[in-house]
Amino acid sequence: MATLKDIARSLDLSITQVSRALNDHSDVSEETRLRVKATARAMNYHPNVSARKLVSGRSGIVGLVVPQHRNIGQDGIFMEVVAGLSSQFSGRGMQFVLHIMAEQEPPLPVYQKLIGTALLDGFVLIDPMDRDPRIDFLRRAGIAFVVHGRSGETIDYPYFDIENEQLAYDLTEHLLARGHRRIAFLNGIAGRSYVSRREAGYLRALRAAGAPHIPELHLNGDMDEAHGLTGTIRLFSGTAPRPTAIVCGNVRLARGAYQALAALGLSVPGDVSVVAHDDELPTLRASAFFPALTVTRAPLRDSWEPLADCLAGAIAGKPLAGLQRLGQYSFIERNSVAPPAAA
Amino acid sequence: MATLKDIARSLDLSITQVSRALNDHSDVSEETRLRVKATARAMNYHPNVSARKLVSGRSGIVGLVVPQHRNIGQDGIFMEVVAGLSSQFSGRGMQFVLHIMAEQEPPLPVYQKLIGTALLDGFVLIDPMDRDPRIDFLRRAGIAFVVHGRSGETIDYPYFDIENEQLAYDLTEHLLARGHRRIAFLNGIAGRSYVSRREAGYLRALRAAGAPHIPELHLNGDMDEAHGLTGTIRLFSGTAPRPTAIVCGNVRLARGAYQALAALGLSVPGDVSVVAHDDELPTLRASAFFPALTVTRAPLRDSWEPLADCLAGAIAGKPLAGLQRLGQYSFIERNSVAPPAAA
DNA sequence: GGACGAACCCGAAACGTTTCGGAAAAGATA
DNA sequence: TATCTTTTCCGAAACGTTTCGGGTTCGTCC
Repeated sequence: MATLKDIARSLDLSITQVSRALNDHSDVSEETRLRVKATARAMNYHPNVSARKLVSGRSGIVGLVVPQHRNIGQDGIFMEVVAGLSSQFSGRGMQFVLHIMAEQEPPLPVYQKLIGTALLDGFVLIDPMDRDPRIDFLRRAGIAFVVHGRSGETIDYPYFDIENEQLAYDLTEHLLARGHRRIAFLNGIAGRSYVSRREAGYLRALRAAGAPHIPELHLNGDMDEAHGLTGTIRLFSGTAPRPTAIVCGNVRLARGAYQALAALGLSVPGDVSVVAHDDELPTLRASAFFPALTVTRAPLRDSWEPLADCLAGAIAGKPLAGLQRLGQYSFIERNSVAPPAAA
Repeated sequence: MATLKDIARSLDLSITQVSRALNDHSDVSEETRLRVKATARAMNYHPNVSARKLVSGRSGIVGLVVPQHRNIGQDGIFMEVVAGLSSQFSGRGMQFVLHIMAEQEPPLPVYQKLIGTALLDGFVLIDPMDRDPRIDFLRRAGIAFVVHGRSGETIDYPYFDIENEQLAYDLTEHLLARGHRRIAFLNGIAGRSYVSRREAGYLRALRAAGAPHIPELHLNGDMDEAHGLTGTIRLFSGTAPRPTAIVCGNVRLARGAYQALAALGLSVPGDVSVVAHDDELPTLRASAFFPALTVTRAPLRDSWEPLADCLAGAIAGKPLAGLQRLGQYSFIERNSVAPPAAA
């Protein structure tokens, strides 16, 4: 391994000057800078990360901590996250460390330990809960982080998020505008921050239209096909009034709903209208539904670049203002919505 | 962050002695060792990885480099690898770094660069090709590594592998023993080391039984359901003599084969016998096939522990003999094999 | 009582980098 | 000529750890 010393010796310069040349400091002549960079490349020099971290506090390594979930990797979503973030950071010359916790391990000590070893520059936090304790913890620890989503009262940290409240409002409002009043919502697992935001948007739309809020029509659970199916069956087999439309938290839930409705002998959109939010996960396409699914669309894969940007910015000490970003979503109308059948 | 200096000061000891106490060196009294360890825990001390790496060359970080494959994460297999290795290394107090390369990026410079930054203690190599250049490269670089599989002439490196040659022999031989002569093999992508080993076992079994080798019956390709289906269709629609039995490289291929056979109006095992190797991937169970699938069984998930063991051993400088391990497989006879129908 | 060994301990150097404080040389200003 | 700037450079310290080569006690053995 070539070191600064080797370069310095071969150019008859001091180690200091070589370091400054490589890091584009001001007080090194243009000529020296070029000579240094040329020989560094020639000698195949790569700065020793440990040495750099020791003195400057920067290693260029960021981490993601996730629990070993039972269905981790069942759906391709986690892979999407890992591959997306990893390649984004690689592209910035940074390293991405994945740390998988044991199933029921409490997360805070894990972060504590990782911070203790002074290896990482920062963390990416995904799947924040309402008032997520990790956020307070990392803030207190004084280490950089970025959240995929928002959580808590005071949002004084870097994040990338989409307007979950608004998109749930839009989906619900779209149905209300066509005359639906009994609108079900197949939402995600309660406690997740984005799930609560979406619930809020759903309720706001109902309230604005003066439609009744029927608690039995709001279901929380895994966002997979199985729960879309069982949830829909439940919606139509209970004592509560049957919905005429369903808002689904993602396309997988919608797929389950379609199957359940088919099994129940109900047609889409003739008997029941269905809308969903579409993360554009690779395995399932909303446009390939029959009838094609009306959605709000915000590809998950568009998250990794801003997340990496924000974390890199936070580590570099940039001001917070530029590190809080919102992704756009679009409303795509297809063929899964019609006015409610005359009761 | 508490450092050695803090502990030393609070116990009125030298930094040296504290370091030796924590690392269980010989010349520190039992009493001191306990006192030191107690206060280290109390002060929430974690050794600074960078400092340690700088002087001792050990960071406790290992890496896995994978190309951003088009269907990465489609099947759960990659996630299985990442989660398995990550939790194994976490359990050993080590860190696991995942580095995803761009699709067509040449791998050697990536390893070069990672080695150059002197951060990692070693690598896990998966999916080795025949005569994989990465092995030579890492060997020459003098960095520790472990291979999931074996490749090349001289196997003088740590590995964990299963007897791919023998299991392909066993599967083929099982069919030959029941009278089959025209046996097809749906194998993986050519060039992969384990694919070549299995091909060798298949050919050895044919040769030993004096059965003809019909090149058209040996198919290479992706090991997924789609290729199982199209491959099987091809086997039965060409000009070559039709097989009476199929050996599948994994259960996914077998699933595709079952579907194709059903579509062709052929029954298993009445018209065609099917056997496969079963990695026990989480999504698909060989026992749930109808008829239940006869397999050689070697759960992929049993690989991560020995792989981590071997790499940790290699880093610790243990002798090679204990770092070359073979996994066992078992032969599980179910209902997918019968004698060939009288032609 | 001197030599020896065992048990326990410590100072200092080293790893490769960044950065602080200053210094030399050259040109500009007085 | 003396002083001040600007440009370009350098020595030395620091980060937190491991490890080398010692050192000091204390008891034991001749």
